[in-house]
Amino acid sequence: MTEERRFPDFEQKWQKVWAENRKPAAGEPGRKTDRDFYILSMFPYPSGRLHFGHALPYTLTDSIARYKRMCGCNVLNPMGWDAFGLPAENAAVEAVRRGEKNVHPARTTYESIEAMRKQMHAFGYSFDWDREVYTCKPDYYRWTQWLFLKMYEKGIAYRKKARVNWCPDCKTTLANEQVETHVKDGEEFQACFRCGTPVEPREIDAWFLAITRYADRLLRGLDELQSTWPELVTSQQRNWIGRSEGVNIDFTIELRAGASGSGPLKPPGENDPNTQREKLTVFTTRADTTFGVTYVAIAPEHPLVDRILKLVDARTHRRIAEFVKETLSMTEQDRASGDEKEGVATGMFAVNPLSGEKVPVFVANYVLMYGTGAVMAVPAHDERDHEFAREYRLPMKQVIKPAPGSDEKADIKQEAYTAQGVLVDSGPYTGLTSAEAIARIGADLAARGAGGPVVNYKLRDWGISRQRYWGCPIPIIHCPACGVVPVPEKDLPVALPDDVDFLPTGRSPLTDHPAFRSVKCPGCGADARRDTDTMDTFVDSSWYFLRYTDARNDKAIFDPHKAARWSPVNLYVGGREHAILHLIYARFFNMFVHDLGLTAHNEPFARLYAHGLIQGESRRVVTDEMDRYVTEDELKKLLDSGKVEPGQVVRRIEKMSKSKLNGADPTALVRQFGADAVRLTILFLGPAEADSVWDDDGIKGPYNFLRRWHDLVLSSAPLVEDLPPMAPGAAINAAAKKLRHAAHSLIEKAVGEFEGRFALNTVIAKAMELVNEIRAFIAAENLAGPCKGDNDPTVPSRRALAEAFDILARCMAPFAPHTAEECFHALGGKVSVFDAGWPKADPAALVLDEIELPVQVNGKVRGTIKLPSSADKAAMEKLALENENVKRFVEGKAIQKLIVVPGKIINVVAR
RNA sequence: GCGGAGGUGGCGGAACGGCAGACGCGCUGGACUUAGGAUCCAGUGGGGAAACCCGUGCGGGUUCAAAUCCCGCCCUCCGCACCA
Repeated sequence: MTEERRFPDFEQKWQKVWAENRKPAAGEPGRKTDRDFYILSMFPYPSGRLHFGHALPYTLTDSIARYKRMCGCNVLNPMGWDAFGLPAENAAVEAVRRGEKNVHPARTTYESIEAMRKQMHAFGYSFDWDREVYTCKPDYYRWTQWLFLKMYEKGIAYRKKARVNWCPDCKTTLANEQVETHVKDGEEFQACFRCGTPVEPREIDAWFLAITRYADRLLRGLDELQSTWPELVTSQQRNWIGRSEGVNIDFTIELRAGASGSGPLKPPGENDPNTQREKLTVFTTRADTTFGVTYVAIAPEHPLVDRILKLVDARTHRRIAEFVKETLSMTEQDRASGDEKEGVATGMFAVNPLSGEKVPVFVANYVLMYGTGAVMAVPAHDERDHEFAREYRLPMKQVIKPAPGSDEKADIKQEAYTAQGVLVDSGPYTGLTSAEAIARIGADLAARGAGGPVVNYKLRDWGISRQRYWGCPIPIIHCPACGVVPVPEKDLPVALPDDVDFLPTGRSPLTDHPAFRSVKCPGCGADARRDTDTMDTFVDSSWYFLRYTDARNDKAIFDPHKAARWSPVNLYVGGREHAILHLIYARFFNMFVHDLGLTAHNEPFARLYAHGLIQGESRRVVTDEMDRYVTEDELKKLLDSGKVEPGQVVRRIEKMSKSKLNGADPTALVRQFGADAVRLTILFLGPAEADSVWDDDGIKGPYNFLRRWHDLVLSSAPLVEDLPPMAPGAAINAAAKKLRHAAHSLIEKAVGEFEGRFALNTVIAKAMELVNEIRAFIAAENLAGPCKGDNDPTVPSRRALAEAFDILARCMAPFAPHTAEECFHALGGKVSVFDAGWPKADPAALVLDEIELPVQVNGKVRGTIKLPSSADKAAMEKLALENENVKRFVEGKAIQKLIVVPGKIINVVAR
């Protein structure tokens, strides 16, 4: 779309005026009221370029924030930068490798921030820049470190050697949440969420945050959010936390020297002098199947494996050791996605505490270090055990049969019967239902001290150590004498040094910075070393919403009274990709801060709005010579030249990305069409929670609308200048009433959406209708030239027109702030449209004098009738039955029923 | 397999028990123009000359009335997935 006119040319003018007159949110300490509104969009990583992934949420929140301010609310709508992180470091690494000088992640980061802030200004976003935070600045990360120390104090932050996911490309570890399942050539593998490289397991000393201690609270908190957070997010979090209720059962394992896993599995005789008895606890959700146990399987990581290895014969030792080594060379997730269930018999036996039976113990790859890392295997009633038992020809024993009256069949030779039912062959529990048996067995075991009911979670503790440079240093000192020593609070922040060789080696870059690394132990004064890992950047972003409430505080993380003024965030807007990661971490941090007594709320975000993705159409050309993505222009050339047939082009809707050449640049569009047109287009695309596809032509509608509105204002301004008051008793005509109706319904519609589900596309549509109405009205009323004084008969119409323009400008101000301001002033506005306040709908204007009603005969519309909106039922019925077409369809039939829904419809039921 | 979202004109989408397709794009015709890829006006779900008929993934049901509610399927997208 080309455009010769320079429209609009007033956006920068208003941006300047607003910048000078901006009133910041009043964040003084005090109690939060209904008029205080904290709206927040997830802060961006400073990539240097504002894309649609930013423009959509920021446009949405800016519109809502502007609306709320016009309603008289005290609105907090801050912006900041999630500024630590690998992309900047990786870019710097690349630049160094290219031979560039003066390269530093800090530099790229700050340059990116400058560029993006400029782009945000061009959009007219009204953020509270005086509260801007950068997670990479010491005045911010000082408090990230402070939180870490508090967590250390409370035992939430702890250090352990653990098998972690390692990304060989990023050369750092990843949290469980940061590992994704990818598929390539039909093979599933676990990959880094950032770069897609397959991850490897690594044994490493690392810091963990005990988020699992909050598992139950995180889960229960979701109930509170049920109606204000998308189901999509709460259900994913529930799933991720993965609470399961079950029973721990203590088997007794008989550890026997010289045991062999080869040959037939025969339990040792009684009173074997070489036997040590030990507890082997298994976790099960199906305690009702305990009499069906035919073997016990333990995870390769299980602590007993080492004990067993020391006892078994040489051959068994070799087999187990090899098997464990091989299994552990895979990540846990890769092991899970492998289709073969494998295991090795240990030659040891375990005693079932309920049945007294002795069953063999296996090490098996399908058993995870979850629960107790050991399971009782019931092939008859568990698919996995069934598969394993079939593979290794282990016995199966049915102990559950379908409940009486159920038409299910249980053929355990074919497949496991996993449904609940009634117990058989289960000693004293025979005849009980599964549910009864689970409860009874749990209670009995607890009474005997051999286990009992427990709750397990899938959620794991959060590993936060990262072996990279551009992150928040961990405020810990390792002293040869004192061990792990926290940095004293007064020494915070532990500053990240600038002069670091950050080329990745697999070792933390800070390790090779002697001045940083060497330190005296704060406890004993001995030579010690700092922890040289940095924190996962998700730590930085887990509490920034609290810092905004008191962003310039250099004495404390924030003033609890100021936080109380704003917390919780009324509306948090962000992408669905954060459904688990950021949103569970942030909830966890908020709960922790709450426990420190610093905030009143358990949950940080009262309402969550998950916006969709703006995608682009990609064009991929696949021929014998090439297989790659092309731009639209390039494609056109290829097609015109005949080098490519239309059949060789694959068009797909995909997430916008550089490599797919399907991204549109919102800032370029702002330059071409103006910020308001782009803002409107983004919101007009559809409801913001849905994914949508960007099409450059889509800007035409909103752009034309803005231009037509503005043109109309300029050409009509004389019509509504200096209007005298309405003469007493003067009435407005039907057309003017219709216009008022359109204008006041726009107010109603906008309020409904801003206070409801944010389907702002329908508000914009309504505004477009109003512009169309205004145009039609001016034409129909023959209004021309200025008003001719008090006795001009067109005064009522002119007043209605002026009112419509006024309402239009004020209702559109949140969406298209520049155009609204310009139009408002062109029509004589003396203050900013944003100070004019939100218009109030006149209930009288919302009622039409005359309405049209459809009349149905047997559910099909056969005519419409016009009648005064005040008409009573009897009048409606009369008119309906007098309608010629209705008569035609009723003729010869008896009217059985007459349904009259006032204001909606009339249905004549005739047979 | 489990969980979530969705399926409406040529397209984006409205309507969440009451005239299906608001609004916009595109398209068709017209006006103005040296010109139109600008602007304005009119039309635009399909079929039919019309009266009308048919239409919201498919099949049932409830109702005077169903895109909307209920039951049973199909398809698409997203997330999780050996968690015992």
